[in-house]
Amino acid sequence: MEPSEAILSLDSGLTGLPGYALRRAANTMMAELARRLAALDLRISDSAVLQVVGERQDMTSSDIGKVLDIQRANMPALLDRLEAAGLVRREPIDRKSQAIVLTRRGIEMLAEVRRVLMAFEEDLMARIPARHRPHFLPALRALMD
Amino acid sequence: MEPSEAILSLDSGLTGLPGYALRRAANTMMAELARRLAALDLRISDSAVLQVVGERQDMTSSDIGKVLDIQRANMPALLDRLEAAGLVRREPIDRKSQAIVLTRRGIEMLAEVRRVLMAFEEDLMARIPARHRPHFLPALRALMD
DNA sequence: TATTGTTATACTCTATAACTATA
DNA sequence: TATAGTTATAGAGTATAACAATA
Repeated sequence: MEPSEAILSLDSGLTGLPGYALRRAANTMMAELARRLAALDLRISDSAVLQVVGERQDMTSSDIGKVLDIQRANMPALLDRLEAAGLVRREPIDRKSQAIVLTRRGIEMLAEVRRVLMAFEEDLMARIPARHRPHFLPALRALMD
Repeated sequence: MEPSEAILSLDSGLTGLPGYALRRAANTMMAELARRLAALDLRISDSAVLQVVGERQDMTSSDIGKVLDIQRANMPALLDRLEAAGLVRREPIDRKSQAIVLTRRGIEMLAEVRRVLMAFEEDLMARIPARHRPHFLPALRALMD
């Protein structure tokens, strides 16, 4: 059989479609972020929760879900793991609601997360040619809900 | 308890991060695309395979995976479903490889898929303010490997 | 020796329905 | 009556390891 070089263009009409490119770009970059966060034994969604809880210590599980666009029903498992890792604590507000607060280890971890996140965001933007850079975030924000 | 209005900003520092916005935008738009393709009883990955096979009828399963960045190991299940739906057929090339080709129903379905895809891509771009639009695809392509 | 197709398996994220208890 | 937290469950995409057969 022939050598595989140049037989396959590795490109396709799909690459010219913004929607398809959006999916591929997100997959590529999220795989990279996941790799970096794995060093902290965290998932991407974990890091998002930590960031949000770090900003506002009085948020309930439902609140966090609304901010991050995570279904209420998917929060318990997420929080259970963060709690098991000693990063957050559930504190009763009343007999119905509970605030999610960072533990001391959670605060320390958040500092690490921020370092990883900021480095990641910088590296991401660095890959985009300068002239396109200022337009990227505004375009994305127009698409997310 | 207080009314929930205005207590929760629904925004957060995360929204200012391109990486996070990329994830959210992709999730939002892919959910929308999935909804539209469900009308054809297809998944997003199905539609991508049909598009690629429609461009090049001599591709093997491995080739398709390379073009679409899908692991070789994930192709059989995908192709099994497309074959079960009567959309593609596996045709032996030699005793090791097989070409994935569209059936007549596959060709018809691809026409439908293209209509859905094009409408989706148009609607996506329409959501982005005009001045940011020309920069979107180039930025994404810089991120996808 | 490298590649093809495949099986098995697991992880992450997301989604829906439904239940209990409380505001 | 609406909301908070939860459980159970499922779907979709992705990933790795391993194997047999063939190029």
